Amino acid sequence: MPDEPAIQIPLPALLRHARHTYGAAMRAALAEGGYDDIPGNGLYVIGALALGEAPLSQIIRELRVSKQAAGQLVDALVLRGYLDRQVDPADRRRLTVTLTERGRAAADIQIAARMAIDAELAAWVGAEKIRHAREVLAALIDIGRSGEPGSD
Amino acid sequence: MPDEPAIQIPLPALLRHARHTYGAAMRAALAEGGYDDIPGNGLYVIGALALGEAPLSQIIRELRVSKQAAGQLVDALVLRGYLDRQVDPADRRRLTVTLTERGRAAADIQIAARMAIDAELAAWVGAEKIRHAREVLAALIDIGRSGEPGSD
DNA sequence: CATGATAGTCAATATAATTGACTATATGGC
DNA sequence: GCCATATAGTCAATTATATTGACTATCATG
Repeated sequence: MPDEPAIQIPLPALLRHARHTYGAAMRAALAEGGYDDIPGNGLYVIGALALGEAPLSQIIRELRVSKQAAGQLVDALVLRGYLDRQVDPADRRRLTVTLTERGRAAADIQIAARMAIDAELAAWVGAEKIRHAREVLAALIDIGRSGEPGSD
Repeated sequence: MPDEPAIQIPLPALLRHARHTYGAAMRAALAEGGYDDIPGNGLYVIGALALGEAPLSQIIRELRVSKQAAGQLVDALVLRGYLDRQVDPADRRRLTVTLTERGRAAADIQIAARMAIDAELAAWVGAEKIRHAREVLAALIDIGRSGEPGSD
């Protein structure tokens, strides 16, 4: 790999590879525990649901995929025992998605793997720079939102 | 009013969404110019080749996909007029991939879109924090490399 | 000049995402 | 209350992308 700091590697490429560090670590930890049947975006969904239940429609928007794709993804995760779906009694169009026990176990492993990376990272560069990085990432996300057709 | 979020959004999620800002902006700019037939990882390949030619094997390693997938991706990009392939005369197993004129034009648009985001970002958070963010991302990438089971 | 490693292809298959057409529920104007 | 419209999600078909396995060609080494 080019260890030349002379030119600046494009930020999108850095983001891509940085994200891979988390993805690979999480997948490895999950596979270790027997959770080796989680499809690509499944990590995102499980990670999001670890913070609490969510309506499918929210998952759709966060993933930025078609609702059909999100539906299929959730189908797969339900089929493999990670998620439950239940109709929201307040609005019976709406599906509320939650983690099963298996899903919770997978989420825990995933979170532990993430926190291990986080800790290693903090030891490497310090908490201050990580805060700055978070700020930069949040700004990027805002920039993306402002330039979107859905922001009206 | 300290607007610190009650919970910290996981870094991988931030990375995902931040990257999307670039991806969406680049795709929009390219589509505007008539370059609307670039497959998913094509942006990465074109962006990488904008810095100079590269052997296919390097693209394979950087993308972290199977060589077949990378081959198909390059196939598609050659077919659509973005890339040229030529056999390396020094090592005739090796394919050197370069941008065509159309590919160069697309790369220029893509880079302009990236730099527009970069500029907006810098105006928003300042150069200092961006340097810190780059440092953090580089550290994450290193962590990923060190935790890898050999280089495939 | 045999052996093994590297670079890439071909064919088949699997996985994932999209589009288009549809059902069911809810909301707001009148 | 009732109709029009919007929202939430499904079903089916297709396209796009990636993977695995088996193979060819070239190169490097002893």
